[in-house]
Amino acid sequence: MSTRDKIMDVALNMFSERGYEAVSIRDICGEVGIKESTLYYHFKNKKDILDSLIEKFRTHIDGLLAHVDELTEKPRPKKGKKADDISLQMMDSYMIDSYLFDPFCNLMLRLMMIEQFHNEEIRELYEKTLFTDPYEIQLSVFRKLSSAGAIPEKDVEWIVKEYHSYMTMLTFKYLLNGDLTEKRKNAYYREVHEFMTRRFLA
Amino acid sequence: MSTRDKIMDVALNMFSERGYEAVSIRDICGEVGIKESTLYYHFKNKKDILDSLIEKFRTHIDGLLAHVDELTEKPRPKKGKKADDISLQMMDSYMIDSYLFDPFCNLMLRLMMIEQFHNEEIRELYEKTLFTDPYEIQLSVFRKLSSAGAIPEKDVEWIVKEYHSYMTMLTFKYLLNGDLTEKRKNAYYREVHEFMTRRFLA
DNA sequence: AAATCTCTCTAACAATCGTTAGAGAGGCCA
DNA sequence: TGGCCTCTCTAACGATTGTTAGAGAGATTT
Repeated sequence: MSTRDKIMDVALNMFSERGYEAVSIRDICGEVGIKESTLYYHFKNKKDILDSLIEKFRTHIDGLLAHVDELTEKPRPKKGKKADDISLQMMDSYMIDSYLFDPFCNLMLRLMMIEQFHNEEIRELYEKTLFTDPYEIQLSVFRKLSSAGAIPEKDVEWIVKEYHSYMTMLTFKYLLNGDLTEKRKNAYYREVHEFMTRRFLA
Repeated sequence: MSTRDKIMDVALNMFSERGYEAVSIRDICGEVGIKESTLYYHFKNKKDILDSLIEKFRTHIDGLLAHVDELTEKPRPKKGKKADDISLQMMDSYMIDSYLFDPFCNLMLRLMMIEQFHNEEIRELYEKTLFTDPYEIQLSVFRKLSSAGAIPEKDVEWIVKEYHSYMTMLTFKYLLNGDLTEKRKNAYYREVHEFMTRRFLA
């Protein structure tokens, strides 16, 4: 990993735990193992590190969103049970593994959670990433499931709101709360599975 | 308002926006209009301000929880429609006005949201206040509504989870996101009302 | 071989950080 | 009146903050 990447990696870990202002240049350099002036060779100032992280995150989620579009276009092979099909389709498209569980994304969400209250740019990205985008993806997928006859059309709007609120609550409760441990990941998965079977199998 | 109270008030406003470490003693004193040494007459150090805020919040929510117990004990007068009755009872017991909309509580929730990632005491209080306590209150109220015949008993567990996730999502989306404007409050109320009528009137 | 480019270092800068010693002013009790 | 308590002030402390000038080492290009 390049020095620049190391700096961004260490900075993200520290910013997402203690907040941007609470972390000093010397904290970051100490952990990376370089002198302060070396950091200023790679970044023009402290703010530039934060901006670079945000830019990297924007690019990253743009890629994920494009991938979701592609995934939801392709019809999936039919499963034995309707509920399983819906469940898998949603899990895939929400990309839990490559989004909420992904270390870089997870830490960025924590950082945005901390910094949103005094940084309007971060606040907008935070709202888009955690509320707007997921809702639109979920709406799109449920509409396709409805077209395919898996869900009655008149129920789509309510189902997607129900689903969206449940996933959002679980995200804040398990994935943006304290350390991201295996235990919390498992609790998240268990509740998602419980919701899906209750809602679509019963 | 006493100097001590002014300090706590100003500190809470600053901490909840920029985070504890990012706010300096001089920032607080400048806003209050005192010298730094005066602050140290009222608080033994910076951490003591934070601890005092947490202590005040604990006392505050203990009072609210006691009040909820009292409220949910008393049977409410019957309304014309079942849905209205459920709606009002829930709104009352969740105490939106005196909890989520209350300036002190709202700012404390923001502060806990920021500081939870590197302060275990705050993390536990955050989880209790936003997830554990609300869920238990909601469960208790729905059980009483079920006993009174308003809801079939077998549905209680699912309904309370559905309700809880919806309220939690709305809280993060509208009340713990950017400034707490009238617009956001109204959007929150509108969505709560929409949920209640859809879920219990349809 | 000479010059240039890339990267890291030493060493320091003014500004700001949390905190403290000690003086002074006003009210209350002896 | 004299002594004490409450509250605020002036002035400073060493430590840490973000940032910079400039040198040096190694690789690449001329």
